Amino acid sequence: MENMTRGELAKKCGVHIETLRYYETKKILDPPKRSESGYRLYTREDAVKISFIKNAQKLGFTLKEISDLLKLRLYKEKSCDKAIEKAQEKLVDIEKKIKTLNIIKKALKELIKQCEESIPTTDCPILSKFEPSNNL
Amino acid sequence: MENMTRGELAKKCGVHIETLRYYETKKILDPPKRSESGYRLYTREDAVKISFIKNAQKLGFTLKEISDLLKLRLYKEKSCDKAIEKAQEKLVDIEKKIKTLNIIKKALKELIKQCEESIPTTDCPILSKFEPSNNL
DNA sequence: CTTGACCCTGTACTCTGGTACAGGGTTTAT
DNA sequence: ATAAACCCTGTACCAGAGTACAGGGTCAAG
Repeated sequence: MENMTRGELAKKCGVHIETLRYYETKKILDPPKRSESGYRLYTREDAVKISFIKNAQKLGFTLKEISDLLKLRLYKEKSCDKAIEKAQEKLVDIEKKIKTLNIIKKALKELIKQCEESIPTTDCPILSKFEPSNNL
Repeated sequence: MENMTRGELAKKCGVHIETLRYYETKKILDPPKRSESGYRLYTREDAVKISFIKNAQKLGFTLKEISDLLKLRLYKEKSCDKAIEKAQEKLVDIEKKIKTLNIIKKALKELIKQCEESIPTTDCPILSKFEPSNNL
């Protein structure tokens, strides 16, 4: 399975063909060697990288961060500390997002409850919640 | 505070000047009346709308959704049912996001833990976690 | 009356993660 | 030998939420 074409690699990894070229322009994948006619020839290592990318994306890493992680892969011996660091940063990040979303969730629930309890003639609490509280 | 210019409204509401023009093109704000020289003249009502937009954004609504909510504001009597509906949709949405993020969080924590416990000579579990499990 | 601060328009650019398409060249199967 | 199926490049486009900038017009203070 060495020397796959772009289409073959894309199919194998379940990504769009153009995504491979996109990753190349974004320096996430190294430019592969080419056939005489100029066709890209990908290796098993490229398939590994794409799998890596997809797995990391599932864990909430951006392509930029994944690009950094891929560079770490080259320095296996000393890379664990840095990888932990990145993972911890991402963890903080995700916890922050969860916290914000929980606040939003609570506010929405409260609003819906108020709205359901409101007397029909009253203004909709959801809409009035969004109105400014301070005098504009 | 009627007849504010674009800059005045932007400053008052804490948004970028160009954002006001952007909202106009996106039909989120109605085109304001103009001075003789063509300057946009905003009213207190516009300031209220922007506050509304910002509050709704904080609750996780997109501009498209906010645009719909703003239209609801015009039909105060019958709008509460629709507003509840929108809020409930958004609630489901946000709960889904929280669930996903919690899965990611758990996975990251697990990874970090494994990494800290690993023998220095072993490959970094974080990086190897991202490697494909199936044979590629 | 001139200078600086504001406003106008149109258009392009940002970021993120891709996707689509036109106009060619190549390879493969029949 | 020829058509389908693939590949190449450059470029443009998508969503979403804006931001920036050029080349003008206007307004207010000194």
